[in-house]
Amino acid sequence: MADPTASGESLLFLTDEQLRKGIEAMFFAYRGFTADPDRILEGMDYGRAHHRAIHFIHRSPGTTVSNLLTILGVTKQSLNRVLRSLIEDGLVEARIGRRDKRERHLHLTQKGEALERELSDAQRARMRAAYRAAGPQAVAGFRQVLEAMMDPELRKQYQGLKESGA
Amino acid sequence: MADPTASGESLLFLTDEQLRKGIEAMFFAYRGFTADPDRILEGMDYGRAHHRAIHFIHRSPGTTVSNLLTILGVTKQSLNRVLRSLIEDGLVEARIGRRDKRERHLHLTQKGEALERELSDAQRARMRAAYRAAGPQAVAGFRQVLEAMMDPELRKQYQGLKESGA
DNA sequence: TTGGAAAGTCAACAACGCTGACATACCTTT
DNA sequence: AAAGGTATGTCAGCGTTGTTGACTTTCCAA
Repeated sequence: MADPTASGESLLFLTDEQLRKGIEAMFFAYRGFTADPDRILEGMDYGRAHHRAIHFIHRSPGTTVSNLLTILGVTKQSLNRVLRSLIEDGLVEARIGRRDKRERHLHLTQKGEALERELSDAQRARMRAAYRAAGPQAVAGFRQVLEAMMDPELRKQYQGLKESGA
Repeated sequence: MADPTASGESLLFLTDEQLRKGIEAMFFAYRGFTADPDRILEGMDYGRAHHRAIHFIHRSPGTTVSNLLTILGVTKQSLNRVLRSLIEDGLVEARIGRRDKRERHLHLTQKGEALERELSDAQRARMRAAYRAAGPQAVAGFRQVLEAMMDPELRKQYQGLKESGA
């Protein structure tokens, strides 16, 4: 396993022990990452699935159900249940497509935008604190590793979103 | 909180847009992070909860159910269901405590160790590839940001595990 | 006009959270 | 030693959100 030609430094990161620590860091950090929105949503009839739908509808207003399915990676039956409750409660509006009337273009209502803001404010606050504590260089590394960890198709989704936002 | 002495660079990272990208990076990366073990476990009667139990029992052999509860952050009833199936299937052995007969000390059997290895090999392979692609400096930043993102109590758990492994 | 894509419904099921009720073991107090 | 409270773990049942399968309706395009 030891490669005498490589700089010791770079190989040190690839011990099973280092990798295990990275795995556990992902596990614990993701718990923190979702903790604040989870707290806000508990008590409402909503959960993480609703949060995700709200996030990506806010992110790409007018997106179709199909688009959302691709991004979220769930079945339409599962997403449909979530969307139905959001629409019934007046957080999301589904507009029938002009060109293609089969499509439903999804938008947040004012009420939906309000909840989105509450959720993302909480999540951004934690992210901001973590970024500040770690510093700019750490943030760049954080993003690099996360991107490398994605499945190639998911990475395209992510990068597509990244650009469409600019 | 604005610190006029900080370099402009560090503040640039704190735009809502940057934070949103970080949030979505966590979302997509976590999907990748769990994808390989999920694939291995589908078809067995097991899921992510079983994976987590197996991971931490392997990590700390002889740990009690209570310890595991604290680390995993679920109810004992939920964990119990998972442990019961693992014990029935001969992957985990629960030994009654000597001093305190209420306690169950958990160990992986050979069969359990085999599955643990299969799962963690897959997860480590992805982690290793991501680490290699991003480089040592990025990895350090990755770990710093993740650690800063944890809840304080979870961070203690994480750090405790880190040390006990050394 | 026929074929297929998009959207949605209904039904059933699995994984994994949760609460409540309970049994057993231990410890402290009397 | 007996009594009561705390800690540990088990069993039963429920809710959310994921899954598959079968089906209908609507519409565009060949």
